Amino acid sequence: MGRSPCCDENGLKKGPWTQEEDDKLIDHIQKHGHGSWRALPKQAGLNRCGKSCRLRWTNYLRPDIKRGNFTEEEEQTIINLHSLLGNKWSSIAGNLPGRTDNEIKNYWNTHLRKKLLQMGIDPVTHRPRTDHLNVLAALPQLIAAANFNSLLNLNQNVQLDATTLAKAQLLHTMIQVLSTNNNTTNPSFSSSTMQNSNTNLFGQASYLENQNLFGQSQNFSHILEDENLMVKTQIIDNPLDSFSSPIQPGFQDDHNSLPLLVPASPEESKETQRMIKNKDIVDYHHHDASNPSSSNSTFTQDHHHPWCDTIDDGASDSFWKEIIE
DNA sequence: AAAACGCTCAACCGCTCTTTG
DNA sequence: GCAAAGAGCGGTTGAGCGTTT
Repeated sequence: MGRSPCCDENGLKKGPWTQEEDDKLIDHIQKHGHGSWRALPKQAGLNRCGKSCRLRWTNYLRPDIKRGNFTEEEEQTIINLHSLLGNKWSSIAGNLPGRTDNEIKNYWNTHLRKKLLQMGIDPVTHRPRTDHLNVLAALPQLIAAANFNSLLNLNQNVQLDATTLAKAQLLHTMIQVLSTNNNTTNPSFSSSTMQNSNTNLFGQASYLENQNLFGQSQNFSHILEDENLMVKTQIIDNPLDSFSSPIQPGFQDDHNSLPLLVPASPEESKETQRMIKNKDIVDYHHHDASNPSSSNSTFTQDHHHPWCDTIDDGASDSFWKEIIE
């Protein structure tokens, strides 16, 4: 089905709504409800197309519209939901009472997107930007993530997995750096670059905190169910795993990559949904299970990765001392 | 003072999805 | 199963306003 013909009709007014038009629309909807939007303009005495009336009502005139600045909590919710759902503005709006999809979309494009960019986070993937960061940029994040262990009072398995993952990623990062940048003249190790890294890193660390990733009280399970993202539901139920999304330093393209915990980008979410629809989610979960470096395998408590064995023994603080030294 | 520039957000466009006959 | 109508969605536009030069 193509475009609705109502907007093609000539002679219908476009552009900003006048107070008189608003009053007519409000009055009519209050008395009769909106019924058929197409029929409404005529009944209400408006020289507008039904679509325009619907938009005006849903985005501006509806009595339950909440106007004014977004709160911190709302911002967090938008960012979190956007990392899960992508540009599904209506789905995001559904979880912010009184806010419209249009308003959220505008707020994202004008404020939140820039905010994330300034923090060194790619607003599309919700991962650290790799275009201007060297590989060491991820280290303090990983350390910070692992150190959250002490802040958590969650079940032991969860702690172990998250800490293990962070350590594994750090270890992997170090190995990568050492193997690919062992030339000390490499700009990646120049003092100036390190300084730049620190600047960006702090921004990224604060992103982690802002995301409430480790104390996330918001439960998005219902949204994910709505979106048929059952795999992610499992992940989100374990708030620790959430950190995998924003801090994945983009190593998954590498043949040595550690497994991703969840599809971190909207594109990957789509792929997950596609797999669910195609009933091959089991394959997704166990994708190339024999190969721990498989970039598509999900990391859950049910799966044991051989590479974990190499670092499980390093759960003590001495592990970090050794690494950092 | 005014031109240029940048930002915000209401509104529109064109597409897809859902419902109906 | 098909086509048409209706509704909804995400992307884009442009007027209005504030700030900078």
